[in-house]
Amino acid sequence: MRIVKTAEERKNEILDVAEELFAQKGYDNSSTNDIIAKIGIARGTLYHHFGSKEEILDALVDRMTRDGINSAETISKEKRLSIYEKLTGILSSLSVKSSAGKEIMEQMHKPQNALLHQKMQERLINGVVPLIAQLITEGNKSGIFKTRYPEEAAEMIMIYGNTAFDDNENLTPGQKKKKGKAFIYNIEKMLGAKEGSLEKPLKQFF
Amino acid sequence: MRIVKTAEERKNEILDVAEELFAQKGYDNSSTNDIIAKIGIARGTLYHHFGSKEEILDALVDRMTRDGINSAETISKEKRLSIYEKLTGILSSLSVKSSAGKEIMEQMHKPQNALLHQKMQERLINGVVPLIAQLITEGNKSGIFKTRYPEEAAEMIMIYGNTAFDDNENLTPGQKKKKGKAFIYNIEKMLGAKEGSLEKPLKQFF
DNA sequence: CCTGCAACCGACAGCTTGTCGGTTGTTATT
DNA sequence: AATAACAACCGACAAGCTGTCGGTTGCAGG
Repeated sequence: MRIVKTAEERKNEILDVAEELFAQKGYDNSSTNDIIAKIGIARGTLYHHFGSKEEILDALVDRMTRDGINSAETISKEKRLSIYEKLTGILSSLSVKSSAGKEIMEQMHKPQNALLHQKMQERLINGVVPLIAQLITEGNKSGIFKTRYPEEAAEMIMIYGNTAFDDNENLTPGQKKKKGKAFIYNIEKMLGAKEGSLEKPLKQFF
Repeated sequence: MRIVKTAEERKNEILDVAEELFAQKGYDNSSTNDIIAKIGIARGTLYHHFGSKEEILDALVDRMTRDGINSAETISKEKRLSIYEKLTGILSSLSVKSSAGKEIMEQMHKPQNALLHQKMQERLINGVVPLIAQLITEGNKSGIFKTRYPEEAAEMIMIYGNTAFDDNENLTPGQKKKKGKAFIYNIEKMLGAKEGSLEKPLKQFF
């Protein structure tokens, strides 16, 4: 007797297994056969729920980035937080992105995952850059920042942050720490913030 | 009678065709069959010269980035250029990267080319970041820049520059110009350079 | 009860990459 | 000029991949 589930249940089941496999072997090296074998469903079932392998990836990227983007949105709305705290809060919420898929982050930069990386980056940029840009604009008005290009500064922060903190496996803890400090320092300078103004609130999150 | 060529000739021939195909259809959508059909060689011949499809990509990325990296090196050695001129010169030499493969740049951000993009980025970063970092350190010493993290600033400049100026197809000329200006402005601020100090020398190159 | 539909199945077509034993042209050596 | 050795070349083939499609089965509503 075959097992029937609701579309949503089945979709999530597929995404769960896909996430696990992609984390282990990478996107390119995981086949749709691997997925259906692990779940115990037929080819037709998989393609009943998703139109293609890439569509599975898209849905997975969506699910993986949703948390990060949501918490970034929540943080940016918190009225009792200062702009400094909001900005550093958003950045650190992204660096811990996908608590479930920590493993997947560790091989994000590998060739088999180039597409996954690109899609995640695009998604995060679209979701978070506007929030950061908004924060910078506010900071400009209140006088704690001073830059003529909030939007582009936000983009630069996001793109660099997302690419640079991906593949930190081969770095010593000391190097990691330096890289993080440099990041904050560079943001401060780019935004025309007072030196150290972002470093302090960041410590809340570590 | 079959045609025999030297290994180098044949390799270049393969890379030429690969470049053309990747530019038209993307890396993922181009098969090794497409390549050999277009040249008129057998499967075995292709695999005699390259161990895998990815190896072809690697060689192509190498060839495509070589010019940009070389000219960046040349510029950074030019004694009669100021640090400002060297820095802006390197940046603009990269933005015109691969004059032959302009077409390929236009679809670099598409999903089928994620791997190509990642590999080019990695190559450019490894080749150019040290040069920029060196320049920034020099500028620090001579007093025109002021930053505690030359290496990381260089990395940020490269990564953002490379990602942000890839897919500018859907931007109006006005938007493009603004983005470029913002880039220079943000660099100035991050490096602690005088406002406008980089904008002027940049105009030489346009 | 029965009917319609969503979930499910699995064989199959048509691709793909990479392998391998054998062939042919070239170049160095005698 | 004959020949030996080697690099370049060939193409059939294995193994695996994605996506399709006609048919089946369980469930929910009438």
